[in-house]
Amino acid sequence: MPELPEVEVTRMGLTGPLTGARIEAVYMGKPLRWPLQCLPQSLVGRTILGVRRRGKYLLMDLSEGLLLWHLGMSGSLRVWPRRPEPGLHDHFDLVTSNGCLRLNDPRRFGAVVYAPSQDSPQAQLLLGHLGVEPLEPGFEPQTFYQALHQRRTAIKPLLLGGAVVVGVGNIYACEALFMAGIRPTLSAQRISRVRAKALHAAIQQVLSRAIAIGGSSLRDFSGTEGQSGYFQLETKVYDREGLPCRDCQATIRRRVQGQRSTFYCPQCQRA
DNA sequence: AGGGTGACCTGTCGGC
DNA sequence: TGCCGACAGGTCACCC
Repeated sequence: MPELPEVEVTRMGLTGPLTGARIEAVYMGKPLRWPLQCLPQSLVGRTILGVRRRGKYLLMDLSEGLLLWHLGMSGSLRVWPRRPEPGLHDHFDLVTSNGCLRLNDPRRFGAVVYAPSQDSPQAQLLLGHLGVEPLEPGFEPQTFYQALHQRRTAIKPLLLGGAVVVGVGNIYACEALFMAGIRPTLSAQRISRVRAKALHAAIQQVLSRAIAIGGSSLRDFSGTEGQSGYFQLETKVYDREGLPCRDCQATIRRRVQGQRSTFYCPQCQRA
């Protein structure tokens, strides 16, 4: 599921209820992608100071240390007034003085990791190599163009990699490339200054729009109150193989790049 | 160093 | 009805 917009929607939903809350208990189910890196009991008594986001990670600052949350492919976080009976795919509960935060994740690619600080090796292992935030001032057209210009890889897998810009996953990479009129297989270094600028704008536009309407709910994702997102209703190419392009009526195609499906319009994306 | 591949895990869907 | 393969929003460790 969760690309930047879904993680950001989740972050916004957690900030109100959890800021200032005190951790009262921790329950862990089946193992997630990485070990917690601390004794669950040691978190009890700490206060949640706030929730930030870095790429697709949620950073929960505690009165001592922080928790890094990742939703993997199928995770979602929800706040319950009281802790419900755990279901089959509920793998982590943080019971606080202001509700129970529960991670539901059928595929268990998600993770909750404790780190003593953001600069610690535990945190840097996960965050250290990440590219710039697409919705912050550090993401600007000129440096984006330069970064693309020195990579030979196809643009689509490069966007997914997160080394240049973070948070753009499979849905939004396909959509942004459509908006910019760029063929997903085009080598990054062959993208012109003008097209790079268009792609830069498209990435910001598609992510902002998705956040505004609650993200994409394909299979598993829902917000912190269980609500659905609506971006999947307005995708131009993602998951639309064989359907007519909404702009030109040409048939949307699917191909595989780096073992991931890429959707594109052969007519609109010629650059 | 960059770029490609396999692995992790579970559920769902389409075809035979 | 049942089985089997393909595929799903991510990312890391490993090869050349």
